[in-house]
This record gives sequence, C-alpha cells and structure tokens, in this order.
Amino acid sequence: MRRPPSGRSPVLDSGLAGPLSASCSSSWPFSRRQCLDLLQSRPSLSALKQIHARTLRAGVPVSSADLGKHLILAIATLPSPLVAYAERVFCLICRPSVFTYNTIIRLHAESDSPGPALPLLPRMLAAGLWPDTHTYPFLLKACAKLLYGRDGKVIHGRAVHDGLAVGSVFVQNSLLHLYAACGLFESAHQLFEEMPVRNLVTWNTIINGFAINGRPNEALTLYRDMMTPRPPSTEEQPAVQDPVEPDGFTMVSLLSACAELGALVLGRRVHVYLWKVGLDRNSHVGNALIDLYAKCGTIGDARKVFDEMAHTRTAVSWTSLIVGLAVNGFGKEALGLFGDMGRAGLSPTEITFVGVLYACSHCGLVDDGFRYFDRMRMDYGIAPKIEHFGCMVDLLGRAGLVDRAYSFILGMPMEPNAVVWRTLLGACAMHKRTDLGEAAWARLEQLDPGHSGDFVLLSNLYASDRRWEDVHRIRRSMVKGE
DNA sequence: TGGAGAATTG
Repeated sequence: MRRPPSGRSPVLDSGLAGPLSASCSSSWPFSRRQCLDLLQSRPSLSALKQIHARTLRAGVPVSSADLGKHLILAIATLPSPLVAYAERVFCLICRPSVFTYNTIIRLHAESDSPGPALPLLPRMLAAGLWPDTHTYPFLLKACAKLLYGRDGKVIHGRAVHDGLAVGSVFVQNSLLHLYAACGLFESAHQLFEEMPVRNLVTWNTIINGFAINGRPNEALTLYRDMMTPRPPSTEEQPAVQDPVEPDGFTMVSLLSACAELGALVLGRRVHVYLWKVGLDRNSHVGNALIDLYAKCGTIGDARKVFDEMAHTRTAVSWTSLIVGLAVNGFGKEALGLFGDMGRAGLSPTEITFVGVLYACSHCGLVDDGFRYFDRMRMDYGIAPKIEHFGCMVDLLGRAGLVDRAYSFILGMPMEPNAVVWRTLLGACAMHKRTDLGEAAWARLEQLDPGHSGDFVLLSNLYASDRRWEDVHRIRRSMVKGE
C-alpha cells in the first residue's frame, strides 16, 4: 500500500484511521468514485476521518480539488462542523472552485466566529473566480452574525453589480435579515418594498427583525400587509403574488410585538385567529400567548392558556407563567407553580430563578429568597448570574435591609453593573437613605450617566431631607443633560 | 453538489 503523497496525514497520525465499519471494509480498495460517494453519504466525524485516511492511502492527492471539495462539504454537513479541519483541507487544495469557496465561507459563517468568512471574497476574486447566488447568502450570514452592517452594504453593492441581488430571493432575504439584525430599518424597508418576489421567509425575516429590535408597530403593520393581498395588477405593475400563509414563527413574532405594545385587544383577535387555523396547538405560540397575557396584566388568561397546554408545556411555558405571576404581584402563586414544575419533572432554567427571586422580593420573603438563591447552584447546578444578584439586591432593598443590600453588592463575585446600582438607588429612595443613595448615584454617574429616572430618585431623596439646594442642583444638571 | 429566516421566559 502506498503512503499518501504529502507524507503526514493528521488523521493517520492521530490514530483515528481505524478499520472502517463492516459495510465498507470488505471491499477495499475503493475506487475514487466510491470514496466520493461515501463522503456524500453524510458520514459521522469518525467515519469521515477514516474515509479521508483511506482516500489518501489509495493515492488520491491531498491537493485534489475533487476530494477536497467533497471532504469540506462532508465536514460542513456534520452536526458540529470542525472549521479548523476544513480549513486545513482547504489550504491544501490547488485551485478551489467557487463551490469549495462557498462551502468554506458557509462553514465560517455558521461557526461561532464568522470573521474569517469575509476575507475569502477578495481571495476568490483574486483567484479569478466570480461569486454566485450561493456565495452571497453565506457572506451575508457572516455579516449579520457579526452585526457588520457596513460590510454588508458593500457586499450588497457587489451583488447588485454582479446582477445577483435582484433575481435571487435567497440573496434578498439574506440582505433583509442583515439589515434588520443591524438595526438598519430604512435599508431593510426599502429593499423589502423593491422585492419582486416575497416568500414566507421574507415576511418572517422582516416581521421578526422589526419585532425583536424595538419596532413592534412596524411589525404589526407588516403582518397586516402580509394578510392583505397586494392591489390588483395594473399594466405597469407585475402580477399579484400568491398570498403567503403565516406559520408558527410568524405568530410568535407577532405576539411578542403585541406583548411589547400591551396591545391586548389585537392580541385577543390574533388568539382567535390562531384557534381557527389550529396554530394555537404550537407550543411556541402557546408560550408567546402566556407572555402576551402576562405582560398585558390579564394573568387569568395566561393561566388558561397554560392549563390548555397540558401536553405541550416546556420549561419556557412554566417559566413564562412563573415570571408573569411574580411581576403581576402573585408571588405566592408563582412559588407554588415553581414547586409544581419540579413535581412535573421539568428542570428550571436560570430565567425561572429570576422569576422565583422576583416573587420572593415582592412578598418580602427574604430568607426564602436566599434559600432559592443557594438551591440554584446546589440543586440545579446553575451558577447565579448578575441578574440573580440584582434580584437579591432588590429583595434586600425592598425589605428595608438597605445596608445589607449594599454589603451584598460589595461582596459580589463580579463587577456590579448599572442595573444593580440603580436597584440600590431605588431602595434608598423607598427607605429614605440619602447616604447610600449618594454612593449608588456616584457609581451610576461613572457607569451609565444621564438616566432621568436616576435624577428623579436622587432629587426625591434630597427633598425628603429638605436639602433644597441639592434638589435644585440635581434638577439643573438634569435639564442640562450632564 | 450547496442556499435565506428559525420561536417564547429576565
């Protein structure tokens, strides 16, 4: 048997090239075609490495564009792709094709650090290769993940120049997602208006993009447009598109926009619609409904939705209702539900504990709060995050234990953020503790100045002390925006 | 050959 042409193989040397599975090992050596077919059969990582090794031993050169292409594609379709492995193979290929470039760009774009995807475009161009309609969605995905709006616009320009932006709904949907993710709503809207073809992905992308980026009103308007057929075609206008039916994703985005606006009447109408089309049985939609009703203060409706979800409840459903009960002042019920959740065999998440601690805080259950705080780590292995520490400060502060809240902050294992100090300032205002209020204010001025609510809290504190000079000083600096 | 969006709870 011949050694691979390049000498060392990372696979052979790492000892991973054990015997292939029974189905493959009997008829070795495979033809080159068979190797490529095996690579296309979605092998597992270990099978893939074995095929790679065998291919090398069969004398297929490492630099073979054909082998490299299929290897990289096989790596890209693994459940958890190894970018470094693909990159090593990519570097060995003599003249990678557009297809191979696209695959390696995709691998980077889908990884946790998509940065290296972008320089591959100039490399392609330098190699005399033209991007195709597959290249742009991958590049734009990388930009969207990195929130690189400006790079995205440059790539948009290139796609237009290449004549690939207008004709491809894939490219346009990718651009739409990028602009929405980067908060470039004007660009998103303009592109959307100019799109000749819109599919369900288009609508979901723009509605969700607006809904989760603080533009719930636009999200609702777009949903209305989605459900309204475009005006009948005139001679100048192209033919009217077939209407697009919303799916569960659309409805979750829509409900979260309603929840953010507190649009209860509209939310109820949406609920009726969901019931009619059967989308209310989608558990994500159910969770969004619980959240909607909880945020609108109609906690009884949230409870009803939760009860009707008997067989589809997830930890999110339980958590949404626990948090909803807690913020609506039903702390005892929230804690009761937490117990039920455990008995139902579902594990709480870190957000569940935010709700639980909030419930304790509202009920003044300081000792229980500390018990839950400890149980988080002890019983569930969840390390408390800064939000949980913030809840504890709130718990102590509301109970009037402002000094304890302050020393709790000083003992935190992480740097307290503005939210934590603001919580303390709120507690000081509630319990008229000007001394500690000033300490919190000093930290807020450094961390996150200019919040009018903070000025109001501090000036109220001074007012309660009849320190009118200080009240005026704070109000003046608030007006000046210092 | 390969493609876009991808859920709710703080």
